[in-house]
Amino acid sequence: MYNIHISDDFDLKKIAESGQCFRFNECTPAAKDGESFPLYSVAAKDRHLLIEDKAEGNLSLDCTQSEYEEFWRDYFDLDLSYKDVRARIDPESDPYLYGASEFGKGIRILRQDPWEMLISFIISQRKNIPAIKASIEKLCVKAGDEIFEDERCGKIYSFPTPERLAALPLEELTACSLGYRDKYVHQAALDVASGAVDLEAFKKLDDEALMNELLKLFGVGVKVANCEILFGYHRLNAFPRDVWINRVLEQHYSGGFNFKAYDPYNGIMQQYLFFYGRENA
DNA sequence: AGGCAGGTTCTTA
DNA sequence: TAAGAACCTGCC
Repeated sequence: MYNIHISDDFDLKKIAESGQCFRFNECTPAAKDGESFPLYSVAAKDRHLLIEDKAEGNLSLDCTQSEYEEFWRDYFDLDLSYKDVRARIDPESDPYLYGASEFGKGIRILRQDPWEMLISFIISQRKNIPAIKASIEKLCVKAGDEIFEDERCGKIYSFPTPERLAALPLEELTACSLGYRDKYVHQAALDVASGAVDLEAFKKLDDEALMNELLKLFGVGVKVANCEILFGYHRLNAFPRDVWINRVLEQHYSGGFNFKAYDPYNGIMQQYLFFYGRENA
């Protein structure tokens, strides 16, 4: 058990619902204790963390201080002040974004694993968030290892490695409700497991080259590639355009969104716009 | 019961 | 090169 205090923007509920992560959930409170604090379960690759949100930035983590320093601090991107990034938004020149950022205050862009994000966003196409989560959970149960168990959040499995996923026959993937995306996931797993695609080496590429490499993957188009760049490679200027963002841009930015003003953090602005647009639909 | 959901690929002009 | 159709599945 390790307690921390965070003074920067940090809202677990909003992060969990922001659509960037699919194995980050609020635990259903145990029937008995009614007065306990909200509890969140976070699974990332082969790690798991329980977080008790004691309000006012006080958090209780079920890990050691060294695990926090070595992994979770970075995972939550705590070296960047999102408050400072928000301060760039001028309410006068962009009142809509300002409103969205006030509404989404507390969202952060997690530093997630490129492999897990690639598969997650390939699956995400034409699916809603509950359906994405259900498919990923089935994949983890089928090809991951049990890494944690607790009565409050159930059994938690690691995300399948490329090798384990590549070893699954197509029918096993289909059984995870992947639909027509089953062959995309299968091919991506084969590509990465074989070494034909080296996601680790992609970190050295510049944004444009990274995009080009990702677009070569079967089942990866511009939108999924941008999600991978933003969430898997943590390049905060990437700006994925999905139906929600397009709606917002059409309705509120006919004159064009001012990307220059927010460089290199346009991806964070995208998160505010997405969260705001979706919650108010 | 038909339409649609955080797109992409395949097919046609 | 650029529209339009097809695609799995689950949930209105």
